[in-house]
Amino acid sequence: MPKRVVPEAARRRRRPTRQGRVLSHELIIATALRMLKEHGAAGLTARRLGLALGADASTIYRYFRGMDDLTLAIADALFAAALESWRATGDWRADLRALGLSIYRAYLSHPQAAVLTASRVAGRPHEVAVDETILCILRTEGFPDPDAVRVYHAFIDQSLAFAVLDAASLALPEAARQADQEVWRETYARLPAETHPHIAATAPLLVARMNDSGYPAALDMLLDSAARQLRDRSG
Amino acid sequence: MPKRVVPEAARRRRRPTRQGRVLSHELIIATALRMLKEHGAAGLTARRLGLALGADASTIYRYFRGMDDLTLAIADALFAAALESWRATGDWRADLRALGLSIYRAYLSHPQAAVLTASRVAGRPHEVAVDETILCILRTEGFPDPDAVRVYHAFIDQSLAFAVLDAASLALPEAARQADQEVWRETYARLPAETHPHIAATAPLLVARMNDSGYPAALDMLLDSAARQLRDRSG
DNA sequence: CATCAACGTCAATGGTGTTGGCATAAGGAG
DNA sequence: CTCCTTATGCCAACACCATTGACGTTGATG
Repeated sequence: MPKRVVPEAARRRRRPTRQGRVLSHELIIATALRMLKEHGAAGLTARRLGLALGADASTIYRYFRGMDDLTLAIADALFAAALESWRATGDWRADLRALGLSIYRAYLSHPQAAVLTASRVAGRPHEVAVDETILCILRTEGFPDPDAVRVYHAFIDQSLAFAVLDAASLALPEAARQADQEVWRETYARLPAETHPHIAATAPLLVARMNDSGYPAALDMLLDSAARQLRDRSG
Repeated sequence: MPKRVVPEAARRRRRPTRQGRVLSHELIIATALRMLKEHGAAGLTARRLGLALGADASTIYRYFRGMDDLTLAIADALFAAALESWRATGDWRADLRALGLSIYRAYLSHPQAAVLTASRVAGRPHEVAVDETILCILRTEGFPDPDAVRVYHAFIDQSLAFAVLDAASLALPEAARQADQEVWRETYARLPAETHPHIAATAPLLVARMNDSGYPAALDMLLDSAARQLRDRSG
C-alpha cells in the first residue's frame, strides 16, 4: 500500500508544464525585494513569494535552503548594490565617505530588507568585498595596520548602525509613522513646560529634526579623526 | 443548533481552577525576556510563553493585544532598565556618558530582545522618559535649543545604533557566532596576500578587534564635539 | 443574593516554513 | 533513436504559529 495517495484528478489532466528553468536566484531575490517594499517584512512569505513568481512556494527550496538562506542572500544583495553604485577616485577620504554613503543609501533604498537582515552578518561574498575595499583603501593610504583596523571597524560599525536604525523608522508602515510623529509631537510640546518656559515655538523644530539622520555628521567626525591620526603619525 | 460543540468530558470534570490572578504584565515580560535569552527570538512564541507561565497561550491576550504589543512592552522594558541603573551626578558630560553606556548595556544584556525590538520605536513611556532626561540635561546645562536638539538626536541615534548592531552579533547562537568568526578569520588571512605582503601576523589582531565595540569612542567624540560647541558659544 | 468585569481554558481558523513523493524537461551517452 | 541522470517544478502533508470566540470560574460590588 502506497503511503501517499495521488488523486485521480491530478493524475488525469497533465498541465502544459513549462520548458526550461523559469526561476533563478536573481529573479527570486529581486521579487522578494519588491515584495518587501510593497508589503513589508511580514508580507514576505514563501507562499506569497511563490505566487508573485508564478510558482509554487516549495519551488523556492530548489534555490535556497530555506527562508533564512534567502534572507542572507537579500542582505548580501544590499552590499552588492552599495559597491556597484560606488566609484573610486583615489582620494581616500572622499572615497571612504562616498562608500559609507553608498552603503547607507543602499540600506535606505530597501528599508524593509535592511530591518529584516539587520541581525544577519555572515560573511557573504559582497559583504566581504566591501570589507576588503575599505581595508585596501586604508592600507594603500599608508595607515599602519593597527590603525587601519581601528578605522575600518569604526567606519563599518557606524555606517551599518546608522543605516539600520534609520531604515527601521522608514520601514514602519505609513500609518504607524504618522502615529509615531503624533506621539512625539505631543511629547515635545508637553516636555518644556516643566523645564523651560519659552519653548513652545521650538516643538516644530524638534519634529522636523526627527527626519534627518546624524550619519553624515558622524561620518565626517570619524574621517576627521582618522585624518588627524594619519597626519600626526607621518608628520 | 449550537455553532460549537462542547465536549462531554470537558463539561464533566471541572478543573480545580486557580483563585485570584496568576499572571501580570510584569511576570509575562520577565518570562518573555528569559525565554528570549534562553531560546532566541524564534523561540519566543505564544504557546511556549504560555507553557513557561503555566498558562494557556490565549491567556496572554488578556494582557497584551497581541505578540506585537508584547514586543513593544519588552522594548520599553529595556529603556526602563537603562534609566533604573543610572544616577545623575550633576556633571552633564559624565551624566550623558553614563546614560549612553547604560542604554548600551541594557540592550547588550538582552541581545535577543534588542534585535527583536530594534525596529520598534513607538513612544512608549520609559522610552519617552529617557528622551526627556537627555533633553533636560542639555537644557539645564545651557545648550540653546537648536543645539540641544541636535546633540540629543546625535546622542540617541548613535547610542541606539551601536547598541542594536552590537547586540545583533551577540544575539547569534553560539554555533553561528563561531562559524562567523571562522569565516572572518579565513577572510582576513586571505585578504592581505594580494594587497600587502607582511600582514599574516596581523590577522589575529583583526579577529580580536572584532569583539570590541566602537561605541565608547564614538560617544566620546560626540561629547567632545558638544562640549566644544558649548564653549565656543559661551566664551 | 445578584451582577459584573476580569481572568483563564478550550477548540477552531487560517496562516506559516518545510519536506517527501512524483512528474516532467533537458542533456548527454550508448 | 533509446536510456539514464539531473535539474526543476508541483502537490499534499506535517507541525507549528498567532489569534479569536464561546464558555466557565472567580472576586468584588451593589
